[in-house]
Amino acid sequence: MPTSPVAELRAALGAVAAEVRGEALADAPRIERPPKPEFGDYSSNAALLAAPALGEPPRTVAERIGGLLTERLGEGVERVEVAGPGFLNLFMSDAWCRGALAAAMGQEEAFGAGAREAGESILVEFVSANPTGPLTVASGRHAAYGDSLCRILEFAGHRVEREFYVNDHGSQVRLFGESIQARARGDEPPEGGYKGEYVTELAGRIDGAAGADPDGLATRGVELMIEGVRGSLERFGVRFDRFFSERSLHQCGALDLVSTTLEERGEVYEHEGASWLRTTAHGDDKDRVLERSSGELTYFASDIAYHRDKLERGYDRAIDVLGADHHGYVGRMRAAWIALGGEPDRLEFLIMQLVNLLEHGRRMAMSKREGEFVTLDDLIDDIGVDAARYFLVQRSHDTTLDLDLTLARERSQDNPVYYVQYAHARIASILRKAGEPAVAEAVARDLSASTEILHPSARALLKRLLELPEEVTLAAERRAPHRLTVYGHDVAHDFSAFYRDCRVVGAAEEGGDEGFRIAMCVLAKRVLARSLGLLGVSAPEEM
RNA sequence: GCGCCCGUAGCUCAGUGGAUAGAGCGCUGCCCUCCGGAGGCAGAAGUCGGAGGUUCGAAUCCUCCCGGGCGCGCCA
Repeated sequence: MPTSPVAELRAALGAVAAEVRGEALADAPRIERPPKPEFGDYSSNAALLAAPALGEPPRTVAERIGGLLTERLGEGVERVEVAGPGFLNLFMSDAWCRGALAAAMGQEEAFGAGAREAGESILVEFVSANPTGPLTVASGRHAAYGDSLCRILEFAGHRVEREFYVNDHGSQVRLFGESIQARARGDEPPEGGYKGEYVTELAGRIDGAAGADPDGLATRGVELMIEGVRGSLERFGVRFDRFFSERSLHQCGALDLVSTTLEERGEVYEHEGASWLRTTAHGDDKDRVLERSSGELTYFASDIAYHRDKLERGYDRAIDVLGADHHGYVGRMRAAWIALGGEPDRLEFLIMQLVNLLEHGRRMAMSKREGEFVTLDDLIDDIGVDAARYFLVQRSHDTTLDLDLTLARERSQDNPVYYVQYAHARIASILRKAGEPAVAEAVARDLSASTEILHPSARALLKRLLELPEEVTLAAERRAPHRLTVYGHDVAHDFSAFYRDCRVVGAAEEGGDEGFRIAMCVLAKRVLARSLGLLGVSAPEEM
């Protein structure tokens, strides 16, 4: 397993704290960046955690832990101070920093990656937009979020499959077919039908549409829409492993099977001519209809069949990324999952909040059926893939996102994504200037043997770069890709300070070790490229 | 009425138990003999929606209240 210098430090601290405590701490001690440079390179709450059980003042415990830690780390640590209520502040030596850089460099592209042995197999279902229109910006947020999450989970060591559920069955699809037919005949779409211009365009692309029946048109229309959706997603850098058709579930009898299974399990009852699933037995607030009194199956029934399929495929975990307007659906779906024999913890719902598009500070209406929407393609045309992806994952998924198009256009120069990309391009430029042989030599040599005295800016940058493994872990665990936009920005900022204070090419002129500084640049470049890559944003060599 | 999400600087938002709460944009003022100025530095700007509680310690956890968004169908 790739380990990191910070992880080793944490392990050492944990061992020492356990020794003082007499047994392992209930909570692993934290290693954090202290708020101020006077507090050292790292600080830990280990003594605060151990003190209550020992019945001793935290500062006394801290002194003992500090003493043992100093012994254990030897020349790695310059000094350990006890501060405040009992924090341990660690001041690392230059030797430790050099060793840490060497260790991180040695991991090459695997730096920051999680252990595959501990990984899970995870199915992530996201976007799953109705195939009755092009992808909107809201779907774009789902795509950007879901895909980044998958990239992060994969890098963190999990095996991930991306799946798009296609609602190609039911009344909406029929209505779609009727709308296409109407347009083909030069009529208005039926009441509640699809009025977007793309429907007319679609009608023109289907031969003999005016004379065709609505069901056939719906099938063909959905095919063409999915083709378009795939194209938009491809352009956006998002590729699915599978487009799962709802209709295929109906065709292979999966719905009958699931009904039978649930009946056999005693989860279903008849009431007023309909059949109901007793979801209240598994935490839902009311029971739900599976088969209407008309004999028609509900959408919910399809979804249960779909989730049964997921369950049987045997993933360790299934994640459903849903829109905010579907949150009411979580309770019943989880209940159905349990009714099918699934473990509740293995089905996870992530609710995406809405995207408000602002144009000139005004909120834009977005209704697919009325045809008033901005498509993902429009957005990409407008601000580009990189900016679009970055903007759409910049905020936590559970908060409403305001995206002001006017602002995104006008301020494209001040766009934070350019700031991070610029830092990457600038490093590439420095490395070009240094020359390939010098870079190759710096990467190959034993950096821990360098005599470089680290400038505070270099030290700050190095510590930031060493945070990557922890950031990846947290982003994966918390399903929080947006953390990496913050992290990438921090790296770019710290690199700027390093660049200002430490000459790389020609470092010898100011008494520095050029090779060591080149290695710092290489690691910074890798970390930036990794952070951007996990967000699906490009890391350009020049801009 | 019930459920889910949100409320942090003028604006958009980071920060899921630690020290004096941060960033971007906007605002004020500086810095190009220098490896890329798409940059850097400094400053102004906060009752972390409110009130209780838990804790050595709360923006963070619990309870209640207020404000905003989204749901609550034999629709999908």
